[in-house]
Amino acid sequence: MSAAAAAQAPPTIRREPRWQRRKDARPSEVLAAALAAFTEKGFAGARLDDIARRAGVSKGTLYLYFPGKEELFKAVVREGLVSPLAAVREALDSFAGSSAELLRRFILGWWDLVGNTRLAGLPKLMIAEAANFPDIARFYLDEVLLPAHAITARLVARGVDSGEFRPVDTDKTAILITAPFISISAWRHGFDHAMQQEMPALTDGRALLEAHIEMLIRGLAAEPMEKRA
Amino acid sequence: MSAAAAAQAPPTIRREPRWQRRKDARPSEVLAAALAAFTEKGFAGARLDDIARRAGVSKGTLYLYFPGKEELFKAVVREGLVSPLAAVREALDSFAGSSAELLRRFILGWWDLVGNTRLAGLPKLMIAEAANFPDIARFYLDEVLLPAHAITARLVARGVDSGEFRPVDTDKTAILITAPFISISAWRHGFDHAMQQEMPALTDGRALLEAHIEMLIRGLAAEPMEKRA
Amino acid sequence: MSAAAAAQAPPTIRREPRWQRRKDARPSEVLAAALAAFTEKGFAGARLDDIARRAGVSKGTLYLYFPGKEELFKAVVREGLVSPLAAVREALDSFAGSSAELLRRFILGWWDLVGNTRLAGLPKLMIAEAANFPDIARFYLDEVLLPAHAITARLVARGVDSGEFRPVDTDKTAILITAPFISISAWRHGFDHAMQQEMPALTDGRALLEAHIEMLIRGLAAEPMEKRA
Amino acid sequence: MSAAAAAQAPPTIRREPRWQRRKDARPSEVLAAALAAFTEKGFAGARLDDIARRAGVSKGTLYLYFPGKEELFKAVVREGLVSPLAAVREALDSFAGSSAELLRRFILGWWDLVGNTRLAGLPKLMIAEAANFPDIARFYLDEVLLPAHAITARLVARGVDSGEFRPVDTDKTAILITAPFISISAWRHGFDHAMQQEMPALTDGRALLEAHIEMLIRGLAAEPMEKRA
DNA sequence: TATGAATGAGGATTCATTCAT
DNA sequence: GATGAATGAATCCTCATTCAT
Repeated sequence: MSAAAAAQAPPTIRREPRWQRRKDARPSEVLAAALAAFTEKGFAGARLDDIARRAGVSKGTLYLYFPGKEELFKAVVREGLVSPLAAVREALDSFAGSSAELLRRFILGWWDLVGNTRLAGLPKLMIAEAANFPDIARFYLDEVLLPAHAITARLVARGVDSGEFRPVDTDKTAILITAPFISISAWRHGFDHAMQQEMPALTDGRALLEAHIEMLIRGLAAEPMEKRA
Repeated sequence: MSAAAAAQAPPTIRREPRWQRRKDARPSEVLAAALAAFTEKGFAGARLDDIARRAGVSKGTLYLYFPGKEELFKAVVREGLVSPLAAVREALDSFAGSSAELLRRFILGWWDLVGNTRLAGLPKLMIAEAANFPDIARFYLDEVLLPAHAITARLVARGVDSGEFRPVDTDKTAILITAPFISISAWRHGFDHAMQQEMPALTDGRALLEAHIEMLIRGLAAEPMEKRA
Repeated sequence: MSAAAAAQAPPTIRREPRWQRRKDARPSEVLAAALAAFTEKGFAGARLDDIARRAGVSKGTLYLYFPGKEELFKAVVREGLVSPLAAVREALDSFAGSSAELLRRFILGWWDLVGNTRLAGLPKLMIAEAANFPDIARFYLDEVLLPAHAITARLVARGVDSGEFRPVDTDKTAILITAPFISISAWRHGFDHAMQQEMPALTDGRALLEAHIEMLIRGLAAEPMEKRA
Repeated sequence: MSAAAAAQAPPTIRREPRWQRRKDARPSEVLAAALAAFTEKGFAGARLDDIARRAGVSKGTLYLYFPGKEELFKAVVREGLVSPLAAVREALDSFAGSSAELLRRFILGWWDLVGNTRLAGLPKLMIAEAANFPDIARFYLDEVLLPAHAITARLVARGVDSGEFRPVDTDKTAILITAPFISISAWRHGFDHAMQQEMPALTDGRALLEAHIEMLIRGLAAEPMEKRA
């Protein structure tokens, strides 16, 4: 029938207006919708139906862009983590002030760029699904975790080398520095509303991080060492 | 009662031998299986079928012990975290030494009781599923998170009151104290194998926590205050 | 433990007190419980668990008395229909008054003996399940429906023969006489509460039957015939 | 239609041909299958699997059309009884003849539209399941029973007002008028085959209803009143 | 004889995936 | 390329039935 119609038909003008940029624009809308859905509901909980609706496309269209739910998930993580990491690294390398001040900027920078953003949902997502998606976990580890860790460790080493910080294990310290990032990311997604009233300390992420900075600077200070040691 | 009756009786029909442990032992096998399944697959991903098979019982039997999946999960949390928490609280209350030592015991105690255990998968689980299951999130918040936070905050207050710690915000500090617990729990489940080689600092949880303790004690020390303030 | 207790114990007296009459008494309790459950919930909706609890026995015991749910159901219907039919038949046969009065007694008698009783649940039950239980339907038809119909038809015939009623088809008339019995039985079980307010006419079964009698007597009256015909 | 359109049109992309009937035709096949299954097996006993197979669709497709079993059932009732009811109401309102004739048409109309149809299984169904599904019972009461009763009562009131019927209670009379509907619906489903031979009077529903009409008209006639009263 | 813990088949429902248009 | 109707495998849960004690 449609074959017949097509046969008799002069070349119809297919409604392209929207199409030209489809290949680029649509997938990115889908990815945005998927990021939202996955961070809100988790991998299993997110329904392709919802993602399609949010992205303004049909469910079938999803399969034009991605082979399936898993691949879509991986794409979301990959895409979402074209991270500000590089920028951060450069900013840190060119900084000339004290290491304490650098530490402060680093931590508050994370807050402004990630922690206080929708992006903070990604760590939660990775924590939740890493075991189920070894290859994406691998990717996340290589592209995000390890680089971020390296930057932080370098920051610590800088302070130690300059004598500003006491001699600490850079790896362990780096982990301790970023630990609250994870707590904050994790709790703020899922417990947010419930916690508003009952654990207000956690809701104000920035103030919490200020306290964290204070603790770190005191904990890392080189001078008191003489007295204690 | 029936035992007494049985005592005077001719050829008794006893049917308790097996029941006595059924009510206790079998459910605990189910709980163990459920803990494993939930931490491996997440709440939604864990299949009751699997849990039953792992526990060596039939699917229907699960429903003899627990009204449903959610209650089973709650039972796992209760058994795994709520009970230990009470024990911890008592141990802390009766401690007579310095607050620094108390802090050390608290942190390392967590490691021994939870962090180094399968139980460490539960926080990860909650992070992942809290948004999807508000009931469970509420339960976890009320039964685990808030009590644990209260204990930690009390510990901080103890140190501040005795003059051993500088005057800090107890809530924020409590959160900073437990932040690495969450990081450790989160990363060790899902990134474990991948991290073995590349971030060894995190794999040795106990050593990491020792560094954490060191940082905290320095960060909380009262004396340097005089100089700074 | 209990094994040890048993070991030391002299021969216990087994609690027989209730047992001697079990074979008779218990099944009847089960039947009563089952009647209630089936009429309330229907065959599929009634749970053996409930029936056992109501009867004060264990679920397993049910299987000592009846081979299964179906057989229990059949037994309930059979048992419940050791009906007052025979008594009714005799009462009608020995009645000496007018057929109109006899009709009145018959209808109101049904109300007192069945319609206003738990027994009224059985017709509903049969209506619901007759298709699923052909053999019990057969039994119900033979033991209840047909005999009841015969009695009613005989009553009509008596009136026609005496000239008190106009010459009607006794079978059809008998059915019309008993039709409201079924309506009442059916509606009062399941719509009772909902109807209390909105269809009060049906709730007062006796008043409704009085109106029915009035209609029947007028509809069957022999005299007006001459004028109309 | 779409063929014609296609003929004159430049090669349109039509995708209605199939949709047009999908939304209407497919669900109606499902409704037919569901009516059959429900009346045969009861609400609880009907399996969605069967309904789907009978309708020639997959189980999942059922959920495209109806949110679940209960809604499917309600749709069956709506389609089968609610719509016809409206038609009946209109027909009665515009009738100009005698109330006796109107009564006759009403009763025989029920026979043609419902009683002699598969639809007659629905009342039986409701009787059976009302107690288990209060939602559905409520729905049936509101959408079918009460409206049908109101129509019947209005019909009686019409006759009383015109002086054609004696002054009777319209509610009770309405119930008596419809009582045989229920008997017939109930018995014909489940006892049908058994009754063929032994209670032929009931099998010929139309003849039975003729007798019912005769009884009603005599029972309601106004004239004889003078003599009796 | 009586028990009730254990079983597992069966059914409603969800949702990722496919495919005709 | 885009659609969304259709599919059916997968999963939670129920409950009649069994059986060791």
